[in-house]
Amino acid sequence: MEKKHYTRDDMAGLLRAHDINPTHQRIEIAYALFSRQAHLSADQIMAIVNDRHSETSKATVYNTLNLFRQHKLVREVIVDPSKVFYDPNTGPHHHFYNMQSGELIDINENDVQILGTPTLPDGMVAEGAEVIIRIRPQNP
Amino acid sequence: MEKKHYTRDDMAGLLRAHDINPTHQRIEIAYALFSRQAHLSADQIMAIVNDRHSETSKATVYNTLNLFRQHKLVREVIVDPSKVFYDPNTGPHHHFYNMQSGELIDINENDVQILGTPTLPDGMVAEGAEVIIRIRPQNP
DNA sequence: CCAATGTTTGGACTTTGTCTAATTTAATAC
DNA sequence: GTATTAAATTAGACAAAGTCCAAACATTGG
Repeated sequence: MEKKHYTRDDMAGLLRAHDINPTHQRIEIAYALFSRQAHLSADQIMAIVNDRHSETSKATVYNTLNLFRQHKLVREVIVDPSKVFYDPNTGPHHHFYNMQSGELIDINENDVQILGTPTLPDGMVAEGAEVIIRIRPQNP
Repeated sequence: MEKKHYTRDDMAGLLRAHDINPTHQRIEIAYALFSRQAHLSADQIMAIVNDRHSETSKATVYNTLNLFRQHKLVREVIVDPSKVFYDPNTGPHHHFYNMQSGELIDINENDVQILGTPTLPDGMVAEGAEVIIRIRPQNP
């Protein structure tokens, strides 16, 4: 995964490419996620975006992240019972979850694969398959 | 998975086997989960247990489920951002998650396997690896 | 019976996320 | 440009899941 240096203009283009009207708030939120290439919670994103001046409200952060997800610009990662993480990498890959620190770490696509395609219940389609490996420090 | 007909006495034994003092509330909560062999949320468990007479408080339900988890009597399944499911089956198996209904369905251990053992970050141990396949009705 | 330890409880509290109605901003037509 | 309409943002009230705490209750051993 090459480290691209994103600008806010890049974000505008990216949003347009996903049929999203690039408003100021949306650009800032996208920039927070993509410039870091990190797994962030809504909380963290809001803190980052409003760090210097107040740029967005809580409602907009949630609205926007849901919009991004619908347009497949980001992916939700659900590993922590108390908060959702947003992942700017929508390509196929899996995650380690550090249960102690709450940190999410990518697993390279080639390092882990799902073997076997189980028959889905009737009339159902698979929306995505993911592997989560929960890890923790050896000597607690 | 054979369908055993559990009694409350069985639960007491099961709890003792896991070094848990079998109190009335704990037996009822274990019975709710094991007699149904289902994936239930804390909410649902509380509703079941208190169906006829009030048997336990909310605090006890949460305390008890956490206790069960610590003693590896049940497993947490985290797929829904808004609630945790408790699974009485602690053996190796994976899940379908019906995004529309919120229903969890077991995938037989043999139908899906994780291929490859990625190197863990330094000083870390894997606590568990699970596959989640999100599914939804074909024609929405 | 008493003390000590373990368990349960109500209720206040926290956190994440949603909802709504009002306001602001942007876009379009004229 | 100005009016009209549509889209986006906002504050703040609200909801739901889960935690916390100090008080009450139960159980056990001596």
